[in-house]
Amino acid sequence: MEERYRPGELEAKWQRRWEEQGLYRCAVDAARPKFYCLEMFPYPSGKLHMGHVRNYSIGDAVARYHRMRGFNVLHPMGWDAFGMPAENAAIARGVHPARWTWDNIARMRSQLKELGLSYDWEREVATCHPGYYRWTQWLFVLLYRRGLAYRKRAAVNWCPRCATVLANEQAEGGVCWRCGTEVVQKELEQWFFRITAHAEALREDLAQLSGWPERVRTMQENWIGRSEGVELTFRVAGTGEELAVFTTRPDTLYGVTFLALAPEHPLAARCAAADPSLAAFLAQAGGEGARERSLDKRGMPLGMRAVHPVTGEEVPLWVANYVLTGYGTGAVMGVPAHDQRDFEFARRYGLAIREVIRGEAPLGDAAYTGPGRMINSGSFDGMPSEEAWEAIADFLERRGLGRRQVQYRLRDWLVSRQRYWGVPIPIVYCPRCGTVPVPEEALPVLLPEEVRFTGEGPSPLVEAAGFVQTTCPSCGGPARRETDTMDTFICSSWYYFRYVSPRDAARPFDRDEAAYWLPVDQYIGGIEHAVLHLLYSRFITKVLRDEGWTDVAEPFRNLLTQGMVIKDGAKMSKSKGNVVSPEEIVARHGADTARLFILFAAPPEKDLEWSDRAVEGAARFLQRVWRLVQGMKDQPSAATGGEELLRAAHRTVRRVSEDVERFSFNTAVAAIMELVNAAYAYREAGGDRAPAVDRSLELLTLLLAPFVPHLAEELWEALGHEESVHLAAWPAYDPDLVREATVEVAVQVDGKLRDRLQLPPGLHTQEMERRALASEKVRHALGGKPVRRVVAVPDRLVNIVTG
RNA sequence: GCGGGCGUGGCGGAACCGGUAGACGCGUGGGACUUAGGAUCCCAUGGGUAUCCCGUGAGAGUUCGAAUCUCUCCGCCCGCACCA
Repeated sequence: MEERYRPGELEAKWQRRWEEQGLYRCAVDAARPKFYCLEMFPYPSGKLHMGHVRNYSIGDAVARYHRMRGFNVLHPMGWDAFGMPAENAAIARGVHPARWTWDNIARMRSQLKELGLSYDWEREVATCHPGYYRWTQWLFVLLYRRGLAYRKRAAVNWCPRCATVLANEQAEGGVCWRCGTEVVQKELEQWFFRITAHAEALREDLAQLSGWPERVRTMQENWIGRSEGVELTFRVAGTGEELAVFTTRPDTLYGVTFLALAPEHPLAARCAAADPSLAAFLAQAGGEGARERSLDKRGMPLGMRAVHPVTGEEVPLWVANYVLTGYGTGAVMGVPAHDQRDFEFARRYGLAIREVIRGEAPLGDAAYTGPGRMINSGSFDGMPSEEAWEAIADFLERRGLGRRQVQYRLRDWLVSRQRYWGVPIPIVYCPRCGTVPVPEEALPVLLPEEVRFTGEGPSPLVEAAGFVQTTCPSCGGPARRETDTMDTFICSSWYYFRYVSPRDAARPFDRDEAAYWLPVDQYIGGIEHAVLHLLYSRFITKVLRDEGWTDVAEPFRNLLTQGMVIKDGAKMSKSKGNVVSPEEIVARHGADTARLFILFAAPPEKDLEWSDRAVEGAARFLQRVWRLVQGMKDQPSAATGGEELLRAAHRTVRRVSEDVERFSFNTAVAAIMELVNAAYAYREAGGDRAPAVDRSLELLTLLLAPFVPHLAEELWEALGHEESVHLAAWPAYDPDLVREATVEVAVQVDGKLRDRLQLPPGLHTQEMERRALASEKVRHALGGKPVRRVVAVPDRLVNIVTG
């Protein structure tokens, strides 16, 4: 017998063998059901953290379980390898981003391999590899040809710290998603993806995603932000110029006392030409970040008036910092009585407030936004406001003054970045032909390696003359390359397709392979991508579907969002100094212990509190399992005995199977611990080795396989098996063996527990009642009181209710 | 402010459909083995004025029966926050 469980040697041994045997390689097999198990690929920062370990331990348990269940499992891993940290390292330390990134990948790959995760490493992809980004460029050109990639000048989010623009999703709450710096608005010409073209489908298809957490679906729904309203036209008094506004409250039309324009509105700019103080206001308000703007509502009159389309009344035109450009028409009706923002603005500047919907009480010290009865609204007076909504919309449409419209909060995806370490946008500007996409056969547009990193001025690509100067793919004349690179979220928006045929040099991915493997059956990652990566991926999938590359409308059928790893009440982070390094834990206790602890300590979707003590407990448990199996396997075997233990093992098979199906790994592990305790109790009571005991130990080992793959493999071998435990079938339980000989039935008197009876299962309720009433303790508790009623739940309890 | 989630022993957490609250682990106490042990094994471990009573943030309600359902309140966490 092997003396002691030594995870270090044992884990290295099995990792080597698995790799030699190609145990986790997979290929299309139409005869077997497939299971695509995917965890969000990491950014190669160079160091694995506990969040990764958690993410990948969960994914590996899911993958291994399904493999044993007979599924053909695709379980790949790769690198989201473009992005700013590499470039910052180049600036700070003079290391080339490519070198830095590839070194980090090498380091993290070996850290991942030490965890013994069942990846098909032959499918590894890195988004910074030309063999990958060539197809990211192809994707860009595809979108361009479909009219979904376009360039426009617009007010965009600019992060001064990162020195680049950001998409809306990446500037939530007015701060940069990466560094937390407050973003400012800048007017720049940039590339966009027309994600809004799919706004309705992205919203509607959320309903199909029953395998996603409600929370994530709600976040996406809010982000897309569909609203129904009316776009109507006012005319500027005197000039007759048209001014469109969008409102979701046509029922408040008669309450308009002013119109408010965004600072970026063209009409405001024109007025400013003759008004320096207005110009100053616009310049200031326009540059404000979202956070500053939210501080208070400010504005200026434009000195013009607009004509109310229905009443003919003239109302003043204002510019207001709370009106957003880029949503609706950038101009709104000011209805102070029924919109809180307009109310505050009107109060501040002394504008009229006209009540047109009467709720329970007359207008008080705030806007009334609820329903009510129409007043001060001409022929609509007296109508319920919900009815008036439709009536006024109809009226405006009939008179040609407005049209019903659906608006989305979602904006187009700003995809260009003024950075070096990213995918070059495959576009050439030709003085004769204009904007020309690089043809597919000329891809990839390689990212030049010989560039200078100063950390100042524009992106190094701008100064790379050999890169910028090119010839036009269309006319052959001299032309200039686009020097912006792509948002790295484009790289990660299609990687799950690339895994199906990662080395295909002729196409982004093989359609047949994709038809077999997609969609991803289980996707696992952090909640932080609820509206970023997960929304972009859904969009790109729809584009590929429209282009005929796939039939799936949604890439991720089921989504599990795992919680954070916490220590001392805070997320593990360098700045907090509460980081526990996975490398250290693996070196001290082994990967199996680390994985077991992580799965056992908390349900996957909840935050996990790190505890060194509990890690030791996990290590102790594995030692205990080791001693149990190693200590029994060579004993002489009796002919019979251990039948109760085998029954317990079958019950454990049932529990673990059910728990794993619902991702309740912590209770699955607890059930296995109980089985081990039962085995110890059996041995303590003098039980010998016997066929039933051997089978129990086998079942135990099979149940452990998804969680602690190395130890399970070693024990499986010790139990005399030649083929890997990971190729074994997940055990089925025998229904006869899991049936209990007796069940414990609780007996209550007036809802209070008074006795517990051991009864044969399946007893009739009358018989249960009879036996409950016969109980000494029950009679004592009743104390002669009359029984009014008896409630009996088969195999569970009897409740005796007294008068 | 709006939307969502969560409050269970000293700690992490169980209790899946309204049916025996506290599985499993950590910690703690005790015992065994031992030259010794921080190794290992076993036992105990919600609280109390203990044949009984109280206990799932607080209070009410529904029910034979509530951690679980409903309402009010308190606390914590997350998301959104001028989208007209």
